Amino acid sequence: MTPQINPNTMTDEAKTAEESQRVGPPYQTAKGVHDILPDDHEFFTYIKKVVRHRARQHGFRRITTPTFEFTDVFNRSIGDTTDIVSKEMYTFQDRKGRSLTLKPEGTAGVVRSYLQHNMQTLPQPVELYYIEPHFRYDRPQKGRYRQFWQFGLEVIGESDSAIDAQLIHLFYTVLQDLGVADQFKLQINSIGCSAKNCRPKFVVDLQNFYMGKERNLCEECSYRLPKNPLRLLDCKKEDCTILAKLAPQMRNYLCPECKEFHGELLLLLKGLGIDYVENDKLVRGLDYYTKTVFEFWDKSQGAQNAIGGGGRYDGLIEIMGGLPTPAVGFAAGIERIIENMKACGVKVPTKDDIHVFVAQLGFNAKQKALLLMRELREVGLKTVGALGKGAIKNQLRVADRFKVPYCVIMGITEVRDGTAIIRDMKRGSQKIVKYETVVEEVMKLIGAENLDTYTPGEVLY
RNA sequence: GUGUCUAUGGUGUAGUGGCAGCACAACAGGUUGUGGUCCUGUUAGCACCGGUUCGAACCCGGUUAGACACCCCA
Repeated sequence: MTPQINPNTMTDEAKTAEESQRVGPPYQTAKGVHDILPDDHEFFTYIKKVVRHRARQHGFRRITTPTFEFTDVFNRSIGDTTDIVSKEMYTFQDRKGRSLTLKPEGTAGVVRSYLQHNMQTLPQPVELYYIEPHFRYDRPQKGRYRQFWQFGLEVIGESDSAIDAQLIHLFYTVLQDLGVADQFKLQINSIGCSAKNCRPKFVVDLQNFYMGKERNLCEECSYRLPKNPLRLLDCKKEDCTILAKLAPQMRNYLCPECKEFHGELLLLLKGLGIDYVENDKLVRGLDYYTKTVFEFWDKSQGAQNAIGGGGRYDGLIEIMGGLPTPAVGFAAGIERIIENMKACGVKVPTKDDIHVFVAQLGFNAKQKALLLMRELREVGLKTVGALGKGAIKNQLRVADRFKVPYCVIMGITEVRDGTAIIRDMKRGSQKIVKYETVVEEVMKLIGAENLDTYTPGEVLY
């Protein structure tokens, strides 16, 4: 029992000493990060469960890459002119001066792992999923945090458009399972491939188009122009938008292969019954994408927050030092999904509810209660007792707080008689049963299907 | 990185220059071994620093923190 200081019996000296030290909460979370409290964990647990279930159905296996990697892993893959790399990474040096970075997204680490562990020797494609926290130094706002959870799926080693379609459908299915699919609309685009007459030609023409017009661009865009001209297309500044409308369109530059690929993908999506909006302006802020890019956008907020997105990255494995290997993947923001679930009033099932409370009176009863509670838990009944509380009254008050349907009460009389009281908390009725039959009786009341059991060896989520 | 707004017990709030209130929560009681409802009590607050004023939670300046939006993304 932890010693509790009763404020009423505290001396004046103690009080003032304590007060003089108390200047608000001693510590609080750093900017942009937050505790996941038990109520929110019910959402997290549920989402993870759905993701695992759907991923397994499709043959994906889980991977966890480290929380930090050598900074180059991200610089090389994401691209050093991107917003993420140029201003949003948590980069630090370790004690030997190596540059390390907290992962701002999941794909780079997975690709690094694929290469490091020679996964090209596995049957292709390799299908991996992750559920991990990520980190970006960004100004926090609604649905945007400096540490945020993403689940993501990656398919490495297959170039068929049907893979893209299946992956998008999988994402959509997860959103359906979570009851929020209707909230989102798929935005999709193709940004071409690295073939000479495809994106490279487009990029050159785009730069030529902007040549001499730099003065009309915003500061950021004129800086981006030489290295990352694609981004100019979705700049929201008024002057940039006007120019972007007149600029060459990627769709006119797609090589025959990309054009066919994208056409197939749209057809397959239609076949799967997934609504989409073709969006020329969708470029995405990571350099490694090729061909397919997509995002799921919140319908209610117009062009606001994306709940998830991804695309094909056929060039990335080579950039990271592997053989040319096609791949496609996506990631989704768990906090943002939860926000939507709450807004839609989605209730998640919880397993935290307690079945039975054991109240006791007297040392002998307490001793017996410990044994009984062990037995109750062994058969899968979620059981709590207020072992530290003295009066029966207080114990039942605690029981009420847990909203338990049944209480087992044992006092001196019951221990002497070898009995126990089972109280129905809702009806306020109770009966005396033989101690040996308590577990059986409570099980009957709760129902076998509600027991929380675990057999060693059984696969749990 | 830019902008807007906000800051009163643990939570939600009232208080427009004159004693900081209420509700919820928490804790303790309401006499024998029975919870919820009810009653009583207790704990606990003006984010910080400075200025104006006889007097500041309130007006002014700054700091810090937070929220929201832009940007970007999840």
